Amino acid sequence: MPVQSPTVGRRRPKDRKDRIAQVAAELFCERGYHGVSLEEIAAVVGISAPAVYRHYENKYAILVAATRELVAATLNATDVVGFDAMLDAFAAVAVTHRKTVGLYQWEWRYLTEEHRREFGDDLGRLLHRVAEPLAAARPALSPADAEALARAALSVFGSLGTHRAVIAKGRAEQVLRRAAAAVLATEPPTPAAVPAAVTPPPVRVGGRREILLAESIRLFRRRGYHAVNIEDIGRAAGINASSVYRYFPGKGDILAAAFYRASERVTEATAVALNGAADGADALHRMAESYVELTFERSDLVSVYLAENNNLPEADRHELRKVQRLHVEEWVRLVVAVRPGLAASEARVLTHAALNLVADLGRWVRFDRRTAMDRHLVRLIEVVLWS
Amino acid sequence: MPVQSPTVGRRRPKDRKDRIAQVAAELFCERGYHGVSLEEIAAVVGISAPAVYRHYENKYAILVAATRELVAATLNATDVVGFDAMLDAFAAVAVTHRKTVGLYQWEWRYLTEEHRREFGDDLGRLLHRVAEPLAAARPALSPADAEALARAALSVFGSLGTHRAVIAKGRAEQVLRRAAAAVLATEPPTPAAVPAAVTPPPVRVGGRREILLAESIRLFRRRGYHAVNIEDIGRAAGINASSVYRYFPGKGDILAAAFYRASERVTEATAVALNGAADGADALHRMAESYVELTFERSDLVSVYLAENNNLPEADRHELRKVQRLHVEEWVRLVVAVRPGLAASEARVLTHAALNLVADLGRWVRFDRRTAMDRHLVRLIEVVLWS
DNA sequence: TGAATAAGTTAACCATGATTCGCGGCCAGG
DNA sequence: CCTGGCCGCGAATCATGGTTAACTTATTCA
Repeated sequence: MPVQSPTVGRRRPKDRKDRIAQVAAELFCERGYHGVSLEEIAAVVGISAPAVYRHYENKYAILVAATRELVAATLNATDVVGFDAMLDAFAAVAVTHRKTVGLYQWEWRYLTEEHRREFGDDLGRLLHRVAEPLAAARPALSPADAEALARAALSVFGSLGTHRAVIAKGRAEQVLRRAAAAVLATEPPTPAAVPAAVTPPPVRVGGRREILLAESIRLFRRRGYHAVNIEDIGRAAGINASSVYRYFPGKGDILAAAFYRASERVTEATAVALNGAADGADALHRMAESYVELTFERSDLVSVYLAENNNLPEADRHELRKVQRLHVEEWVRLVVAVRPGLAASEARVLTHAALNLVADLGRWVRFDRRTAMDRHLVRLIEVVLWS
Repeated sequence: MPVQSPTVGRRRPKDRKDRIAQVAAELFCERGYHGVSLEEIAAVVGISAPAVYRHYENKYAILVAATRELVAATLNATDVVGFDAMLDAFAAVAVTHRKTVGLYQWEWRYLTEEHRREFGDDLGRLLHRVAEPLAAARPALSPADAEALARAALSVFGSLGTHRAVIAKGRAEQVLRRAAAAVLATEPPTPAAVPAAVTPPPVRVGGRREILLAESIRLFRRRGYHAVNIEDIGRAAGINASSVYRYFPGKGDILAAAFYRASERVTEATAVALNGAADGADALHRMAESYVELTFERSDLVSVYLAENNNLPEADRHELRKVQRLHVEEWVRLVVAVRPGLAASEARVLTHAALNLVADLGRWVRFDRRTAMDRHLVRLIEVVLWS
């Protein structure tokens, strides 16, 4: 276990700085940048909060360092010869850094424009590491397509950080490896001839409460729950901050309302999809279709649903997590039914990979290419689940 | 008493914002910007510290507002017709705003470059209000000379904020009024033909401790005691912050050491001056000469001595204040001896005015005009004390 | 009169600054 | 030779302060 270092018993170890970043990275992934206090980080490390300032200029600097460290570790570990070896390395990194890989997923939102650019560049480098040999191996792929597939593959690897489903490390490595390979073997998205009549930005105006909820969801998605305050929400809805409390008992309840809304939509979509399914494979296909559609139709809502699981008020957390888990288990049930040889734990990892992939690529794709991506994502889901 | 407002008994009065600035101004003058916490200001006002943020963006904004308010009040009160009436108005402002007039003296150091410029402009406006009619009344004066005399007059008015000598308001007003008038009637500084061989910056290098003390004094003078931290001091002396404690038990003790040093110099100069004096008037003259010389020779030291009286550790404060008071009393003794009709309280106010004048103009004058100002200041001291 | 706003409060949290502690290097004296 | 104190430093702590955010209460206004 190279990650943990024996700080107990020794006074003032030399790796304090790295250790702080390590601890912070894990905590940030667990509860989000704003959900972790400096004092907590320090406590885990075994020092007082102000002592952290001997090593980092401020809290933000820790986030930057942690992000850099993860990126460097990934870049370093995957700097190997051979395409297969590289994919192995990616899988291995995902597994060993499972607790911190979430930084790739959400926490970059809190980076400065400057650091976001830096991070984006490094991410692009990782992407090219996959896309380039892929393009070489499949000359039919356009560079953009190769990159899109590479992005999907990285999303598969990154998915391990988004959940805590129990699985042996070796197994996880193999499963992710296979899924990523399958993704990379998929046909690229075929651009739709017609730009398709996408539903214009829904200007749904309900009551004040509904407006508040909608605006909150949009803000939560863009900046993250903790970075949005009641004043922002009020302003977005055109009222004073204190008036928000006329409609919601507290900030947490707004998030909870969003989650209930999201879980309703998801279960509804699931039910509709399963209703007229001919067999297991058909059910999976319809599930994929409806899930992708939901993701595009209500992208803000789904993003928040996936990102802000922590931050939920304790009271609602359990129930909502249960619903989320049930949704995943619905997929798992279908997958194991269709692939009898597959262990449930593996199916679970694959499901998370598939769902994560939809979220990541859905966020990435430009709106005018939506319908093309739509069909592509359905295919990718199936490819992952059957891998 | 228009300044105080009856906040007691009423809930949520309308003048909260002004009241905060008012309270803050007084506290800032009493103990310095950094010596006053927001919580303290809030407590005096009768609210909690965070509530202050409903009225001001941050602590600094209060300083700016307080400064602006004082300047505006002064500009407003002295916007009258007639030179004599205007001087009366200045005296009245000094008396009524005695507790906050110290903002003019020291606290502008903590202003941003931008606000310092704004403050400087307003100060210049006040200056012109005196200088212009003065130049009209005394055509022999060059514009620069008129401005210098006006500055001296304002310094006289401002001196009331630098001490707490007890005196009836009406008396103080008269005394200041007369002193300022006397200053304005003085001959301007005659520029010395020879730039005079000023002593080059004294590169006195003693032990580490001596270097530390010297650098601390220089820093304290430039930025103020609270704005200088141990690290700055250490860096200026070329050692690590923690090493400072090898030479001084604490930060306060450095300031105390500076004060002991200053009081030694002052009493020494006083003793030398009084030693060979022929009579009272001669003694006063020699006192003035030696004090002015000291101010120029050790300008940093004297500035700190005058500015950082608060901030002294409780232990040394009393003794050092006593020495300072004794020094003033030495002047007062001489003045009343020479002018039997003058009350001691008035002599005290005049002495403070004279000393403050030296500090202000000494700080203002460019180095190349030093010798001219030298003689001029001696004359001004005498003019004030004899007014 | 009731909804909306202004102005408060409490409880964090990040950050700073003064101060302490222990270690290591250097140098004089036994 | 080695040894003890002086020095210097890095790393820690404690106390405190400014600031923010969620939530509440008083006041205003249509």
